[in-house]
Formats: sequence, structure tokens, C-alpha cells
Amino acid sequence: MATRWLDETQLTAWVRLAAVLELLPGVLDSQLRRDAGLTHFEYYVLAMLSEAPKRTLRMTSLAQQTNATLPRLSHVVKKLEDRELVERFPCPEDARATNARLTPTGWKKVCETAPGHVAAVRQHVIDVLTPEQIDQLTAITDAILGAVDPDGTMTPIYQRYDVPES
Amino acid sequence: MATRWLDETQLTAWVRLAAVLELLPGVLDSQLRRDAGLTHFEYYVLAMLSEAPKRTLRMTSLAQQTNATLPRLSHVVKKLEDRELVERFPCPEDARATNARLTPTGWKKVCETAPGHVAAVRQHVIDVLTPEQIDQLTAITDAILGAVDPDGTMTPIYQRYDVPES
DNA sequence: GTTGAATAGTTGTTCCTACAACCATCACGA
DNA sequence: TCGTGATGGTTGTAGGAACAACTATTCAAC
Repeated sequence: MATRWLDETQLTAWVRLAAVLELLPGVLDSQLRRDAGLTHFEYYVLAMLSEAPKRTLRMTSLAQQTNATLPRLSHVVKKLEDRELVERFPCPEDARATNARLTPTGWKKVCETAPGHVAAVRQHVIDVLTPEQIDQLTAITDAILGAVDPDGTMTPIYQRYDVPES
Repeated sequence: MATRWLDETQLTAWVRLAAVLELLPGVLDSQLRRDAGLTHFEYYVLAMLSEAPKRTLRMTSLAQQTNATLPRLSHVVKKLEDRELVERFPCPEDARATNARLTPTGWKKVCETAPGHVAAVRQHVIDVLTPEQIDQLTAITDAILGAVDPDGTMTPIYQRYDVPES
């Protein structure tokens, strides 16, 4: 069965996308590290908590929303706990479960950090695109996500994000 | 100076893009690991060599083309050398420099691996988009790369890619 | 009740990457 | 020709992430 290679146009699009995949995360990560001393993943964790009711989530749902394995999340939350941005306590309803809650310090951190992060996202993505391109991007990423995640297992990841509300 | 938050439309586009950034590399990486025992980065290194004249490149240019630091590349190439996919030898013109060359085994590996990789790219990206969307994607990623890499330092990364020619 | 399977988390090991320190060579000016 | 700075690479160490192994709790079936 013969391989269907990419034609010129397709190849160009893919190469560019691959480059974005390679470079953009690094750029955003650097900004957060520099300005807030957080990795993107740590920021993401804090942001998810900040949007949750009572700024509290069970480790499992937090892991789902951040596309992390439980072991990974466990390690990261421990570090955030050492920095007093997050606290853990046993879940009252289920003694197996652990809740993670944003501390006041953690909330403050998110509020301080979000503007810079949004600015970086604007600078490198949103503000360089026309409104039509924004819509096109939504449609394109939708299609890709449908192919990458046909079961919708990861849906929580791309339903919410990242901006503290008040 | 007030933060310009993202509006509904912008936020959606960004969240989806962030999800693609998070999920797509993992999907492609898994395919390569499973089918070829290579990380995406290792494959990328082999692919770059396979396209170079005499399948040979200096470590520095190879590092540029793969967006890697020299230390990282050095470690990875050493492992590829242990697997006899690549060989290193001192550069005749410049005694400081080292050349990396694809071995026949390495070439064979690339030829065996490329079809599966292209198929994965098709399955998750190219074939789920219309021809118009392919063009849109090129324009969008172009704009983003312009913002991420204004000096064009990383240009080598997104000028070529990944398909062995014969 | 008690056993067994499934769920929720933590801990430990291994691999990979980033960063720093280091050595060798080249290029150029005194 | 000698030194000084810049270039090209390697090695060592430390931080982060994936995977496996382990503990504890819950749920369901008998």
C-alpha cells in the first residue's frame, strides 16, 4: 500500500504548524518562569483551581482538566503546597480522595500573573491575527482536536481556561 | 494600565489552540515510539540528516535545524550512535567541528519510519482539513511564527521538513 | 460480613532536558 | 608568535515527567 506523501501546499502548512508546536510553548513558558517563577503547567493548575467552586478540586478532576497523570500532578501539587500556593486536605465525602484548594496567597499569585500571561498570548497569537483568522483558527483546531481525541476524553481541557473572573 | 482580557471568541480560539499544543505532540510522539522506537526529536534529527547533502551535517547546523541546544543534541546523537543509526567524525575543514552522518542503517530506519509518520500527520491534521483550511493554517502559523521569532533566528526549522526523497 | 475488584493517591526509579563548567581550536591584532 | 576572544563540542549535574509499584478506601457480590 503506497504512501500518500504530502504535496507542496500540505507540507508547508504542516512544517509551519510543527514549528509553532515546537516554539510557542517555550515562549509562553519563558514568560511565566521569568515573571512569576511558575512553569506553564503550574500556572495552569493554579488557574483551574481559581475557576473552580470554592477554588477547590479533587486531584483526579484536576488531573483530567490539566491533561496530567495523577503521579505528575501529585508531585507538582506537593511543590505548590511547599510554596503555600495550594493546600491539600482529605475529601470529606470520600476518604480515598484528596482535595486541592487554592490558598489566599495562591489566588493572589494567579491575579498577579494572569495579566502578563494574557499579554503574552495576545502578543504572540491573538493580536497578530485578523478576526476572520481567529474564527478560522477555531474551526481548524476543532477539526484537529476531533481527530486527536475522537472519544472526547480530553474535552475538559478545551472547554475552559485561564482567566480569573474577579 | 488595564489588562485587555480576551473576549469570548478570542478565548475560544486560544483555548483550542492551547489544547492542540498540549495534545498533538503527544499523539505524534506515541506513534513514533510505538512503531519505530524513536522519540519525535530523534526522528527529526534523522530526517534532517536524511535530507542533507551526503546525509551529513555539522552538529551546530543540525542543532539549529532541530531547535535544540548543542548539549541536548550531543547527548541524543550519542545514543543514536550507540544504536548505529548515526556516526560522528571530525570535520576535515575545521578541527573544532564534528560532523554527524546517517549510516545505511539509519537511512533504512528513516525510510521505514516515514510512511507511518506521514500517515499519522494526515490522520490527525491534514486529512481533517479542507484545502482552504490548509491555506488558512499556513497563513495563521506564518503570522504566529513572525511574532514568536521576529528575528528569523529559527527560520531553518520551518523551511524544510521531513520527507525522504528517494 | 467477607472477599475481590475498582478507584484515589503517593512514592520511587529512570529517562530526558536545561544549564553550567570545561576543553580544544580558530581568527585576529599587537 | 603570542595572546585574547570567539566558536564548536562534550561532559556532569540537577530539575521535571513518565512509568511502575505500592497503600488505602470504597463498592458490589456472595
